[in-house]
Amino acid sequence: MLPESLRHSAVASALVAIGNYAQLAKGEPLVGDPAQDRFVYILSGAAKLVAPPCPSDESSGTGQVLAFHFPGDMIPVLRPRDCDFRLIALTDCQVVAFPTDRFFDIAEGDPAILRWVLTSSLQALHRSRHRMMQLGHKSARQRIADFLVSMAERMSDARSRTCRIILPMSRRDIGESLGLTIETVSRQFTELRDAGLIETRGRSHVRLLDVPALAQVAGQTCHLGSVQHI
Amino acid sequence: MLPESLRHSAVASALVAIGNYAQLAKGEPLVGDPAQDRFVYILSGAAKLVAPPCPSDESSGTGQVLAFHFPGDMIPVLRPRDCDFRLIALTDCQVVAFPTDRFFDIAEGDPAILRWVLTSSLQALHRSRHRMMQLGHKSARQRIADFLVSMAERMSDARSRTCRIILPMSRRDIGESLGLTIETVSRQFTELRDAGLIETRGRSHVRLLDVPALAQVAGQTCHLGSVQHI
DNA sequence: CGAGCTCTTGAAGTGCTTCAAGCAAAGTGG
DNA sequence: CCACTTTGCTTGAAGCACTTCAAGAGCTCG
Repeated sequence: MLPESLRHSAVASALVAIGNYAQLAKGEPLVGDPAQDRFVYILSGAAKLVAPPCPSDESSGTGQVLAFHFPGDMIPVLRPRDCDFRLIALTDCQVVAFPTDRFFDIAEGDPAILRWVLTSSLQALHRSRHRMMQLGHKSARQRIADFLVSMAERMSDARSRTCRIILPMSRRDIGESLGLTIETVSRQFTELRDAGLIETRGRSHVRLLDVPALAQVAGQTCHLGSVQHI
Repeated sequence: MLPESLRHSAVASALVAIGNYAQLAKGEPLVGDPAQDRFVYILSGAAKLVAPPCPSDESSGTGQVLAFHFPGDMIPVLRPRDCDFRLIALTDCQVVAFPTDRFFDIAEGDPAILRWVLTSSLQALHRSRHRMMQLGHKSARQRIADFLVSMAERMSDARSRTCRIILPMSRRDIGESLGLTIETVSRQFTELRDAGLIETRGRSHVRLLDVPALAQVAGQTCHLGSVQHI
């Protein structure tokens, strides 16, 4: 039985009805189904999607982080054929997983769901492209600034000048998602702090003191806006 | 009326029926519809999806290249308001464009199409993530090798040890898609040629002499030069 | 053939990585 | 409750890959 708190939307409950509910402890990976592509819907918590560390490498990291995910995200996870992308919990989290095939069978009768899934897949693609742009053309400073701004957009609904976020991921995760080393990430955090753009408390509390300025540092090209309807 | 050659699949003809057929000359951008998100289906030719160049910088380039596209590809293109990604023809090409809304209206009665579109969107996402992995963690050599292998996979159906491809894009396009300068791209090409892995004729003819070896170069991470002392 | 590209090659510069040490916070056991 | 260990973060110094700047060679097309 699902906790009552999970029933936060019609979509969520519909998905829960056709998928397999699972709970993940912090650090625990979602076991992959080699036979089928799946969707994973996040009900609560936070997770990272990682590519496997290259066989020769593995310098104490989990591998490249492709994306961070939060409640309400629908994540397409392809079966491990070419590339074994795994979903790993950053905090305790609750998810619903279901094979794409089964999803189609059930969703065919429900256009709204189908449409929603396609929309969120396109959003994931959009975010992926945005991230790609960063990795291709941006400096460490810009990547960190963009990371902070986009985290603020996703975790705090406030659109004010300043905001406070609690990062569920480690410096290593951040670095691996941005293509930087943890040392560089750390240096950029301190430089942004020295510049008066952020404050940090402990390792995970970050306060953005001037979101527009951070966005400008990030490069402000092709800004990822709020959720748009397709 | 459409050329006969376009009717190469059931999907293609179904899409053509609900979309707007257009022809693009080499170098020509697909004009964006500011009002609606669209899908673009490529019937023939080749195209690149580019992000706008950063206002501040950009030295004579078109901007970051997010993906290359070939016949059979379905490309989600969001409306310019949110993000101005543009599709630019690399060669003369034939495309079908249609608004997502209209697509949904028609596709709801045709589960096969809907499913196909979702599948190809997921494929695009997968490729995007793969590219992201490259940009994040790979050296110039690895990126070029991977680029060549993946081009070979998409352009030549042969799965043999050697194959010949004709690149429709410039060195600049390649560089901008991989996050490298044209000089670096050029240098990597010559180094791969010196290593006996490829042959080049003119600017666009490339012959891969050992695809598995190239794939290995592309895959083995770890900055090659790093030698530990003692 | 020569104009105007694109591509190639070279040399100097820079930003990120690597290596290495020190510090802080969280967990353990006496 | 306090040493001790562990884990993750910070800071510093040196190295190297890629970039930038600057020519020169090679296509391509009028």
